[in-house]
Amino acid sequence: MTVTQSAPVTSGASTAGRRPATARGCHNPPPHPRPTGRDRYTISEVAEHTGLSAHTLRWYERIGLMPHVDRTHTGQRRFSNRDLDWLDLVAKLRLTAMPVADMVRYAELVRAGESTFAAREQLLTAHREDVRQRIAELRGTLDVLDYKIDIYGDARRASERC
Amino acid sequence: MTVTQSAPVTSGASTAGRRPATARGCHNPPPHPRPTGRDRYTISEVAEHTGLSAHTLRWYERIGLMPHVDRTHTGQRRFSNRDLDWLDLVAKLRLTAMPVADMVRYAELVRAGESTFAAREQLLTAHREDVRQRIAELRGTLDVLDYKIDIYGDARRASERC
DNA sequence: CTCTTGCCTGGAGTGCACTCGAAGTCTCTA
DNA sequence: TAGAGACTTCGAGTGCACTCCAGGCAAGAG
Repeated sequence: MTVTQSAPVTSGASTAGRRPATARGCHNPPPHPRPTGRDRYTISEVAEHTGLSAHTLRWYERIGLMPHVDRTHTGQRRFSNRDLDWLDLVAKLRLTAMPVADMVRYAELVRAGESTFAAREQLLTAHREDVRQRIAELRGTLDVLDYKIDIYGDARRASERC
Repeated sequence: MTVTQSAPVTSGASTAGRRPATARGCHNPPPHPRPTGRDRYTISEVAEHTGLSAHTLRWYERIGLMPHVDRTHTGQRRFSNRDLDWLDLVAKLRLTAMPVADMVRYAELVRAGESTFAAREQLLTAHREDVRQRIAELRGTLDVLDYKIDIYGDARRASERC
């Protein structure tokens, strides 16, 4: 299993969003205070760190969305910093509603080594186009929302006046 | 009890899956060449017009996402231009991955009359915030994609040179 | 040694947003 | 008047992305 890790995701901020139970508050806590000097994390540590459940992390591995995670001699998972980097990328892609199947495809390409650079580039480029278009759509909807909110606001203010 | 995930993810995928005909091309054709001078459309006309299936249109009505659609004396639906307007709005909101339940709530408010203006404004304002945040997230991901695509592009060009 | 905690697996269940099927009715054209 | 095709309802099925459960193993605390 070669080390052909995908390009590193060093841009280390703002993975925080969208977790179910926690972090419904307004302030953004530090996204991932990854303890320095460590390289082996239990599944629950990773769960806490990423906001994914342990179930989901196992499921990711099962469907091929995670590279092989290291194990202890008793079979427990020990995630590396590299694994966390990968999960950060997955989180980003998930935010863009990339289908899991596509992410799995990308993961396969990464596992397959350097010969797939072109294919990976192509996959990401196509997805980037999708994201751009999505942003445009969202902007369009924003206009509609602005318009309607204005109308309701006007009506409310008018009724407050009389 | 299902507010667990704020779910930007799922419906985006299904949205991408459907909508094959429209908006997949590069130019935006006039969104709905609604024939002028008419105000009664069969379900299949509306299906064609909106890109939704007839099944979905009936389902919308069943769950309260459509106002009462007019019927012929034999019980067949005849959609009005007003209905089409409503469906256009629903389509916009759907693009933003607003949960159907929220849209139904909005539809109920609309049905309830003018007394709900404030509530509607509030609902839309909250959703607008969501959309803005989503756009920001997408931008963040776009940066990551740019970064990675650059790396792959560099690698490819380098290997082409030697 | 027992208890608790954390982790393991495979498989079943959940929620959402459709999507389809069956069986029957109605409308339109020839 | 016959046949094609569009429409009706209700209920079941589908695909996705988790989410949970049962049953079991391993290690540390008391």
